[in-house]
Amino acid sequence: MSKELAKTYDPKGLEDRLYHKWEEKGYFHAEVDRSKKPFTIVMPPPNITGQLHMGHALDNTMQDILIRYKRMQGYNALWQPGTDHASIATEVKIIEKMKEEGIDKEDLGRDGFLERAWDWKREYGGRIISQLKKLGSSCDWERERFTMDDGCNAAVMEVFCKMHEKGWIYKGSRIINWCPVCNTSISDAEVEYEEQAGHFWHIKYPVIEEDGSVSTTRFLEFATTRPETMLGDTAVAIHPEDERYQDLIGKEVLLPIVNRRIQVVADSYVDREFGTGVVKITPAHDPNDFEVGKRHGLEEINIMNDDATINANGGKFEGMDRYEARKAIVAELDSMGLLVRIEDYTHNVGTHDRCKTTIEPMIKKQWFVKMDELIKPAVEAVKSGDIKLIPERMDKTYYNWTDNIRDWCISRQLWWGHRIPAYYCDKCGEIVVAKEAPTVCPKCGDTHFTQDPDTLDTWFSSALWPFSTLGWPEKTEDLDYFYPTDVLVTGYDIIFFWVIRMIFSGFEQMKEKPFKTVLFHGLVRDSQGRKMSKSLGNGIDPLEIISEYGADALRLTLITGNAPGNDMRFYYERVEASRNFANKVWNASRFIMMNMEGKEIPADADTHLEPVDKWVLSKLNTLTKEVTDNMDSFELGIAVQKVYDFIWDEFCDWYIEMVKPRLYNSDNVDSQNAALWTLKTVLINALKLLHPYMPFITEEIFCTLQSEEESIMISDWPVYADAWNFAKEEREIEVLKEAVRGIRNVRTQMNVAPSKKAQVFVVSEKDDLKNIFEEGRLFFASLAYASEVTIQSDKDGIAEDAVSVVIPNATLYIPFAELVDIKQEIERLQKEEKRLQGELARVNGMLNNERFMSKAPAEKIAEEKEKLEKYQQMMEQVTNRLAQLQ
RNA sequence: GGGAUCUUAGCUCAGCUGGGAGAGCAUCUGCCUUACAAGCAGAGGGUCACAGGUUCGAGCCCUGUAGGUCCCACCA
Repeated sequence: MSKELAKTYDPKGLEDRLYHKWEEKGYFHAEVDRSKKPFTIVMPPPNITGQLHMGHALDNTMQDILIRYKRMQGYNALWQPGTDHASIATEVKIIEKMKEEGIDKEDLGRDGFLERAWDWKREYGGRIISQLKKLGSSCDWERERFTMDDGCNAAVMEVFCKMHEKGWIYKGSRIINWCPVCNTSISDAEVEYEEQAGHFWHIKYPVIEEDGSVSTTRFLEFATTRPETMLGDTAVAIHPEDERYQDLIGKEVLLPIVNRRIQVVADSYVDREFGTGVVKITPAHDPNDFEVGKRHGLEEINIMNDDATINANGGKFEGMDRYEARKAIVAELDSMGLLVRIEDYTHNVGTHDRCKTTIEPMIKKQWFVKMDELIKPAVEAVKSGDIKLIPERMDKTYYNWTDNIRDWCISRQLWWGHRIPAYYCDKCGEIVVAKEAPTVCPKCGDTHFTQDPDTLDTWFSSALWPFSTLGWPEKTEDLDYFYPTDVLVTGYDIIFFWVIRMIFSGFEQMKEKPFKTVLFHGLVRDSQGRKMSKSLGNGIDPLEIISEYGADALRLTLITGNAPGNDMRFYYERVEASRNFANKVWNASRFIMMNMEGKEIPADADTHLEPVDKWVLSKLNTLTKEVTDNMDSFELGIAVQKVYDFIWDEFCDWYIEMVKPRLYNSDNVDSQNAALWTLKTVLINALKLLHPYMPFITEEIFCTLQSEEESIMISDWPVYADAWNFAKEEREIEVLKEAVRGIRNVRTQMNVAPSKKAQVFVVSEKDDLKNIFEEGRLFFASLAYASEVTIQSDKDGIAEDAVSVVIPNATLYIPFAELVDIKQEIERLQKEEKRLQGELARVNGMLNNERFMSKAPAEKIAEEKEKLEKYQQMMEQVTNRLAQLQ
């Protein structure tokens, strides 16, 4: 690139060019290197059906920041990428697409369907990867993995077989969540409760008398939200200590319509206070009833088909949809006089998180993972701090889940996914679980087997992601070196789905945690705080933002002002602000390069540093330390805010303005070189600190600035240097800044045009203070719009009506040619007097408080004493000046 | 029902272990000062939800109240 930089920063073209360069140079690639410490992040694998959205953008920006930071610090940084097969999400999409072509799943058969699925993967699986690249993600693409590739598949088979052998994976008949639309079981985590307006149907069942006849006077009344399930009722329950129904325990009631006699059982599950204190029990279609049924040995009558229509057990209602049946049953009960009343009732209904269909609890034979033992080390790891969750409050959410964990239903009636390695002997039905299909039945010797048709929950394979991607179950060097990984960055919304499952899987398979820290982020919402969603159409496409404002601007926007685990709102105004900052950096760099043009900075330039140079170096030094500390504690938003403030305020608005006179004056070459050296040094270091956040612009400038360096991304992260700690100069320059601010302030108040220069007198009795102004005379004059700066010990030769500005130990006088309104000047000084009075009252209040003096730390007391002195001194000057004028 | 979290400038949000309230945007004033008008200089604006408490000192810690958001549970 030529030294001629465009006047405004234009990320177009530049970003792709730099990204290709990084990829070609292999900077993203990490190999085992025992001479370096590893730093590893595994990327949460995006779904192959996915398109980059703001959540991905935030997630990956955070990971990229951490990985770039650590890489610059000299770690062997590996960011392991890949994609997820996303069984149900993908299968649903493929079916939808097939529907458009008028084909359905069964037409194709399993193999035909899978062929299509793999085609889909090949066609769309890479899309999200190329989108991640647009963001600047420095992942090791040579290591890209897929949850259904051979290695991951081997890992899944290994875990399934091992755990089955151990007895921790079992097949059992249990009540599970069934989605009648997707036609599959789902896990508890996939059920989303939704508040719905429904009804409470109050119904009564007649009691069976001693003699076996149906009572016409005695009924048990109860209420239900799902009358249709009565077809499967096998009991009615009451609380064991409920006086109202004591005599009925063990008796029977008549289940109307079905005309089945069912018993009255006593179970403490029933809440006496709620409703009539009577509950109908449908063990086959309600998880609580299922438990009650188990306790009392009740019959389980499944009344529904997989599509939630009533089956043969429903008698005349067979074939009806569950909602049609509900209507019909209510009508019939009504006609029988058994419907007491209907009440409006809002309640929570479990729905499938994918398709929002109301789930139907059903008893089915499914595969489960036994959780009680598995979860123990996962709980312990967080309790002991072996794994740290950020923010800390996520611990509670975590325990909330682990404390109430139930066995994990892992079988899905889907085709796209890892097929369960269980084989059934065609002859005797014996189950053989093995990685390879068995040849001979161990029980009957038959040689014909049928594999279980089900596949595994998609999270089963992602739970293994931190080690399966590093080669497990093989014992690889990668695994030995990079595992456990360092940080997992993800949204708090998948803590149950994924984070916990990775943790217990890591401990079980690797005997070691999968990562040391989990850094959670929140959701990116729209400007009104709503979740971005397809149905609302309020989603903002990160790729559009990138093409309009640049990836750096997007990244900065997503990180600034955001704390871990907190949701954020996305505003175009904020992207513009970020873009403006990029432009600021660009122009400051352009200015520096213009001034370096044709000049050779001598190697010893830094031996001629002036106080301002030391001041800015010292500021940079502090910044370096703070930013590093913040990043180490994952406070990315705070860190980048500090870099932003330093670059814009201190460096651009102050330092660059301060050195301009030196740059434009070639008489003092040493001074000029010292300024150039400082400008360049500070810029380079600031760019480095900014690089993890804004990789493209920093790279472009870095490389232009010093053509021999090949990339900022492999340069060294700045470190705090004692040699750059200039406390004295920092204090001195702050004095000058305060003086400049004071003068600018009065000039604005008095409406003096900036073009109109005026003489400035600095009056002080302190030599060191006069010296500060002497040394900074050149830039002070320029910043304070002074035609001339005169430094003296007394007021000799200063016009009576000069405007004055008080700073500690000095008063500045600006005589304007025009008549100054003395009254206005007095008012201004009185205002200052009042302010100082307030300050003095506060400081004195503290220092005169005995308890403060005895209990506050000495440091704090000294600090306040220093302030007292300063304010007293300033007050004295203000009083004197007022006395003169009045 | 249990839990988490928020309530800070007009808006959106930072504010680390308690030690004089910050940013961006918006508003007002003045500037095209040869890096940048996507800019520069200045200004206004907040009893940090409310009520108590701990403390020399509270936006920050504790208790309670009100309102919002979210997660979990699911009383049928």
